[in-house]
This record gives sequence, C-alpha cells and structure tokens, in this order.
Amino acid sequence: MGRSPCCEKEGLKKGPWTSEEDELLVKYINKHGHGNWRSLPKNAGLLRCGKSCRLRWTNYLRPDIKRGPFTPEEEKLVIQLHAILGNRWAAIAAQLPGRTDNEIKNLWNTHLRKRLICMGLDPQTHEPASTPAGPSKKPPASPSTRHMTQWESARLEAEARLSTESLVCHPHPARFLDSDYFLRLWNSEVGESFRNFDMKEKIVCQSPISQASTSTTKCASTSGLTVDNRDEEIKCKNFIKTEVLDVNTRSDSSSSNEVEDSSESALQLLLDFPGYSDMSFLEDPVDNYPDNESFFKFY
DNA sequence: AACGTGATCAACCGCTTGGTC
DNA sequence: AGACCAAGCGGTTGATCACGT
Repeated sequence: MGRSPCCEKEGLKKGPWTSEEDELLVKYINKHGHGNWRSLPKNAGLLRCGKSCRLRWTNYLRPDIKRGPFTPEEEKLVIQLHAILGNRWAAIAAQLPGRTDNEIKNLWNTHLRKRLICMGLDPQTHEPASTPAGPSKKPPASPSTRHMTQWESARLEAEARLSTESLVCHPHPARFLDSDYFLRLWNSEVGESFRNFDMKEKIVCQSPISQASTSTTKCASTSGLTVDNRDEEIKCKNFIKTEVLDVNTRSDSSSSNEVEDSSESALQLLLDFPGYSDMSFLEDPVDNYPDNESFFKFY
C-alpha cells in the first residue's frame, strides 16, 4: 500500500507563492513557530499543503537565509565537500551558513558540475572521466584519487585521535558511546588497513600543490597507495563514507555537541589539507581552461 | 521586434528515515 | 514487531529570464 500524496485534498494551491501567501506564512511562524507542518496551513489560513509551506519557509522565507550569488570561497567549499560527501546536499548545506540544500544542489547542477565536466572530470567521483580505452583497463590512480584517500585517512586519524582525547578528558557515558564507536573503527579491519599506510610518509606527501606532479608518484610508492592497493583504498573510502561520515547524523542532538565539534574539527582538518587550498581555477571562466593541467595543479 | 534556445531556480514528487503507539 | 505518521532529503520539473540570431 503506497503512501497517499500529501496534497491529495482538492482545492489546495500549487505553484509559485504570492507575496500575500509569503506574508501569511511568515506572520504565522513568527507568532507561533511552525509547530506541526501539516496543520500549519489551516491555522495560518493558507490553501497550501504542509509540505509546500515547509519548503517555502526553509528554502526562501527563513530569516537566516543568505541570498545572492555564491562567493568563490563558498563554491570552493561546495566542491571540497562534494568530493567528501557526494550528493548529500543537506550535509553540505550544513557547512555553509545561510545556504539551503536546494540552493547548493542548483549551484552544483547548473555551474560546478559543468565546470568539472569541461575539465574532463567525472563530477561524481572527481576523477578524470573514463577514457574510451575500455573498462577492463584499470586507470592509474589519479592525483585526485590519491588526494581523496589522504584526506579520508587524515580524517579517520583525526577522528580516532579526537575520540581518544575525549575519552581521557570526558569519560561520561553519553560521550563514551560515540567515542567508543571511533575506537572500535580504529581497531577494526579498516583501521588496520589504514595503519598499514606509513603515516610519516603520507605526511611527506602532503606537500604544496606546486610539488603535486612529482610528489604524487612518491606518495603512491612510499605510502602503499599503489594501484595494487586500490581495493583496500576503495574499501576504506567506502567504509569511511558510509560509517564515519554518517555518525553526525546518527548522533542525537542532545548528547552530540562535543562530538559534533570533533567532527567539525576533523572536517576542518580535511578542508585545510594542503593541496586543496588552491582553487584559483574557480575564478577563471570555463573557457580559460586549455587542458587539465590547471585543475590537477589545484588537486 | 520576434523567435528560439539555453540557463536558472523555485517548487514539486516520491522515497527514506526516525519517532510514536 | 510492525503499522502509521511527520519530517527530511535528493531528483526532477517547469516557469521565467537572458541572450543570440
């Protein structure tokens, strides 16, 4: 039995909102809060379904919404976060105050995705698009892939370190549960694969962009991130994506403030990762990209 | 000026998730 | 345990605008 549509009631209005409707909604929410969205339209005197009201409020009318074009810094952040989080627009929006998931999704689909495609990159994986050579031929680990692995490794390490620190400093039960999660992760098969990479060597790899072309080769050979290890790398990557990055959303809001801080610290650590700081290509129009060189420079 | 085309973005649709009973 | 419901989320659509011919 399928779910009945939320707007099945006849007589409910659809389509663009009028300024009068906006005013009614804002007035009502300012006075009473949104409460139950389903009952809101009736109480506010609107001929809309609750879902439509919620969307209008969260995407447009909310007072903390930042309107206007995205700055290059915001675009840079969106690209960085997309490389880590994929199409999780709400999670990305959470890192950009005043921006909505819808807005970010639109930015991605209309601008950033095309920009990556123009540069010969797969907008989903942020790796060079596959060549006509065929799927059987395993492409060499790209600088971007290697960089992704480094980030994620760094994140995993940071999470593990922060959780250990938090255990020592704040051993109360609610915190222990979340911290324990990372410790278990650290002690798991994935943590083992991660530890097999020589972190000291990895740090050597975190060299400035200008060295990218030479250091990545060194990275691949010294850190264990060779093509042969790509399965491990992918396993690790997927696990982190599905398990580690989901912890924020799983944590309940009442006990997760400090954990959230830790995750934010780890995220910041990733965003500060050398090699992902030069996003100057964002300021150039697409037509100015003669080849992939400028892009790889930034990776 | 009229038309066609592509870009943009607000809004919708339907699936998923999480809470409650 | 599972049914039900509200809310959240991501994909998609379609109206509108901008620009080129």
